[in-house]
Amino acid sequence: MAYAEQFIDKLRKSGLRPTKQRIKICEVLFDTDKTFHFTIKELVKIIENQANIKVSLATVYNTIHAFIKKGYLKEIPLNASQSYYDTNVTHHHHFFDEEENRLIDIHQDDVDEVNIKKTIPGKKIKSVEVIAKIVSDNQSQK
Amino acid sequence: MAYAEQFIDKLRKSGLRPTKQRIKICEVLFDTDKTFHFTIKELVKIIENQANIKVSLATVYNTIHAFIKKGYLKEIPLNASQSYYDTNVTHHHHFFDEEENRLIDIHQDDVDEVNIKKTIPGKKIKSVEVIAKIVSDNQSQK
DNA sequence: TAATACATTATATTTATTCTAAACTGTTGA
DNA sequence: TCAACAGTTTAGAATAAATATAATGTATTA
Repeated sequence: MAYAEQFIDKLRKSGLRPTKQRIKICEVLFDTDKTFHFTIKELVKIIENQANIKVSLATVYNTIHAFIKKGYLKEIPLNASQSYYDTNVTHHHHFFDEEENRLIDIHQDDVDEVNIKKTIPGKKIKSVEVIAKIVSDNQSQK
Repeated sequence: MAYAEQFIDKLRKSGLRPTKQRIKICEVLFDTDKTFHFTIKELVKIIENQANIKVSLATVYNTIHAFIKKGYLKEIPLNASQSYYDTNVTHHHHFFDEEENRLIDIHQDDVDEVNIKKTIPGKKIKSVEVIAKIVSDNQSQK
């Protein structure tokens, strides 16, 4: 099971012991070159479909939060009833399609550097996120 | 009660009848030149402190949603346990101070136009929001 | 002013998330 | 091998924001 080494490494670096359940979560999140967006509910569904092991909600939440703290995942700043997470932790932005409830990456190169001239004394900027909401562009619609 | 005319007008244009409770909500939200941010909980608290009338949560939620639909209020796209709303509906952006749970306006002029080169077929951009998270800038902190 | 349509309210419901406490597991050291 | 311990998992309870419900109340209209 040498391919699990990277997962075990990620877990250890996040301060977590490598357990069956956590490695399974890693397999779903990190075992591919492609990055993706997900909600906790979706993640649990994927795990249930793929695995013969059961993972509780509490374990999923705990693990996700540890990965976010470590920087292996990002939370996407979006008003929604549930939180969206991103396995793409590089600096980038998002379209949010409100009609289809779908997130689409915008590569950093596709947005000019966001240059904020205002500063707050004693504070520094930790992150800058752009969310562009998109809707259908039907001519027929008003 | 001539000063209430503007509130009655806003309510009617939002498709709502002007009732005591709704006018009270308007007084809190719109009876000042200054714009501000609020959560539902904060709004209810302000109303309770100012008014001798009782307004139920359901009425507050319904009224706020009608105003958002009409464009008299904006929801601020922020991951938080509760939603934040803004009486400033002009195009602008926000700092979010995670340590103090505080929103600060960034005037449109203080951010260069966000120019997104990527497009999605059949979709048009409805809104673009920038959220810059800020934290303390202590030298003592790592 | 009567009839109607819409509002308000308290309460129940829903749903995401967090908490809890008991049972479990893996590691360490004797 | 086993006891002890620290950390894990889990089901279910708790929490809290937001929404739905249904009975009662109020504004509007003709």
